[in-house]
This record gives sequence, structure tokens and C-alpha cells, in this order.
Amino acid sequence: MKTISRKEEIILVASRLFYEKGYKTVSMRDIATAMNIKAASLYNHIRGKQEILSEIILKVAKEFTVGMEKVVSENSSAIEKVEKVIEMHVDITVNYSEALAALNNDWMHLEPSDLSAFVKMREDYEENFRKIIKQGIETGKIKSYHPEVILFSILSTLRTLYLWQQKRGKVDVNILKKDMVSVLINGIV
Amino acid sequence: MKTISRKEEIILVASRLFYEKGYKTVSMRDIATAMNIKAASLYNHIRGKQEILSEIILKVAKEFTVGMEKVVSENSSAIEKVEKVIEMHVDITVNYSEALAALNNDWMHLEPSDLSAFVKMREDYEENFRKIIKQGIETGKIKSYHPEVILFSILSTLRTLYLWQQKRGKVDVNILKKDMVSVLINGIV
DNA sequence: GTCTATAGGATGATAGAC
DNA sequence: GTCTATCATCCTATAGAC
Repeated sequence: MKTISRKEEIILVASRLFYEKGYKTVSMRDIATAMNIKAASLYNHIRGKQEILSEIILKVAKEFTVGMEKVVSENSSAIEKVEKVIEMHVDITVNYSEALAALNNDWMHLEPSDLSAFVKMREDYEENFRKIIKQGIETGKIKSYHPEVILFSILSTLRTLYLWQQKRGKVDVNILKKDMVSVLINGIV
Repeated sequence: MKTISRKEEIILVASRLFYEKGYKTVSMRDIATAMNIKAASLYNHIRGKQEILSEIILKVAKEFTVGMEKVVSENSSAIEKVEKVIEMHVDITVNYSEALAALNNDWMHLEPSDLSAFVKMREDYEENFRKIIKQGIETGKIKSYHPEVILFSILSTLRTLYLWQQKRGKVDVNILKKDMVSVLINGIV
């Protein structure tokens, strides 16, 4: 039976509002109103608006980092690794769909120290993915298109998946994973 | 020799700033400063901030609408139509990369009447694309995955293409089109 | 077409009472 | 832990001089 702290509650409510309207559009008063308290009361639990953003984004960014490191360390083919990455994205998207809006759209509003940490994590993530794709091309498992085109195509689909959550609705997570893997790896024809 | 009006200049400068920092983060002072004038002077050429946004977004939205209608009216197979849509997206992205940031991220800040016009155009666009895919599945040209997964996968890649413009850099437009078509239609294995 | 001055309101954040 | 009151700053937009 996990009880949720006031700070966690703020982060949860803020995530939802950032998802709906974006970090810049949501005011501290908006967050407070959604919790039936006054804006000033928020500052008893958090240092400021940027701290809320930081908590939301960095938590999920770490999930991606850990997930990718696990995939990379596996002893499997490049194709299997790409499959695992796709499945990981679907899982994280299902669990943190609202946080992903902030991660995708509002990371530039992080305070400088958090910003550099985030950018590093994202670059490392992309570089790991790039290596998997290049390895696949070298071993002849993946067609030799420009690796950046492949990387970009898969990554942009996965990164925008959170937007599709509403429409997904009744589509089962496992079916979604299977179809995502098929479409992204085998194409549509 | 086309001369550019002051209003067009405002829209051009604002597009770049919205691309870099987002509509909400950019102030009228920011736009004015970038033009070496004062914020108040902007109002001699435009009615307000929302009008700038509207001009940027609706112009490109109409390009997409016209382009899609042309593709739909063609007498060709579903696969050829998907190819044409991909090529159209690459073309528009190359010509309007900065405007696409606003179109993708800031459309919700349009004033109500423009907002409903935009949403209608986007829905019609998606519906046309959906019909092409369904037609391809019915005629056996496209694998019968969930049509929404195919639609979403291709569309999110195309919509995020503008972000990739910087990295693209030296990649030739025609090669980009060819690889995009290959990756999105034939897959990577 | 641009300027200065300013209105009128929202914003993030703090101080101090309860 | 929440409140009221308030500050300092920013915002969009207008009025009117040049």
C-alpha cells in the first residue's frame, strides 16, 4: 500500500497539465488550482517550477538510459536488439505517457545543470541505437540504407507514440508491440 | 526580384524564433529586437501575436491540403500514392522547415476560428491518408497490419522530419526522398 | 513606420500569520 | 501545510508624438 507524498502529487498533477497545455502555458496557479490549494503552498514541497519539470523529465530519461544499457549488453543479433528497443519504448510510453510530453517538448526549459545532464543522456541513447543499426548493416542483417535515415525513422515514430495513446485506447499492449515491430522492421509491403 | 514586405519579414523572423524556442517562450519584444525595432512598431503591420502564428501555420497547412488532394485525385496504385505523399512531405519540409515547428507544436495557441479551420484540415488530411492505406490493404498491395499503426508510423516520421533538417545538412534531397520511401515502405530488413 | 510612455493583467516567488 | 498579502517583473497591446 504505497502512500503518495504531496510532492509526488504535485508532480503527477503537473505532468498531466504539461501534457495537455505545455510547460510554458501552465502556471503555478494552474497546478495549485488543480490540487485545490493556493500557489504559494506549492513552495513548501518544491523549490520552484523548474524543479517540477526536472523531476518529471529526468526520471523517465533514466528509465530509457537503463533500458538501453540492458539491451546493448545482451548477447543477441542487431535485429533482436532493435526489437527489444521498440518493446522498451512501448512499455515506457504506456507507463509514463504524460511525462513523455514534457520530455519531448519542454526539455529546453530545464535549468542549465539538468539540461546538460539530459542532453548527454539523449545523445548517449541515440549513439547506442546508431551502433546497433550500424552493426546490423555490417553483418548484413539490415539493408544498407543511410543509417541516419533508419535511426531517424524508427526513433521519431517511437518518440511520438505517447501522442497516440488516446487513439490506441483498446488496442492491446502486446498486439501494439508486435505490430510496431513488424511495421518498423519489415515495412508495409 | 521579389521585395519582401515588412509583414512578411515579421513572419519570417517569428518563424525562426518559434522554431528555436516555441511560440509561448518568444515575446513580441524578442521578435522586435531581432528586427532592430521596438515591440510597439510591430502592431503597425500585424494585429497581434496570434495573427503571426496564424499566418505561419495556415499557409503550410494549405500546402499539405492541396498536395494531398492532388495525390488522391491521381489514377495510381495505393503504393504509388504513399510514395507521392512521402515525397510531398520531404519537399514541404525542405521549403518550410521553420514554419513546421509552429505547425506541429503551437497550433493549439491559434485563435478559436483559425484553430477549428486548422483541425479540420488536419483531420481531412489524416482521413485521406487512412483511405489510401486501407485501399492498399484491400487490394493486397499493403500488408494487413492494423491500418492505424501503419498510418501513425509513417505520419509521425514525416511530421518530425523538420527536426532532422540540421543533421540532414549535406544529404541530397532526392537521395533523402528515395531512402525515406524505401525505409517506410519496404522496411529495414 | 517608428518611437516613448503606459495601461492592465499574469507570472514566479517570498514573508509571515495561523 | 496552507493561507493572505505582496513584490518585482514580464507580457500583449494601445495612444499619441514625430
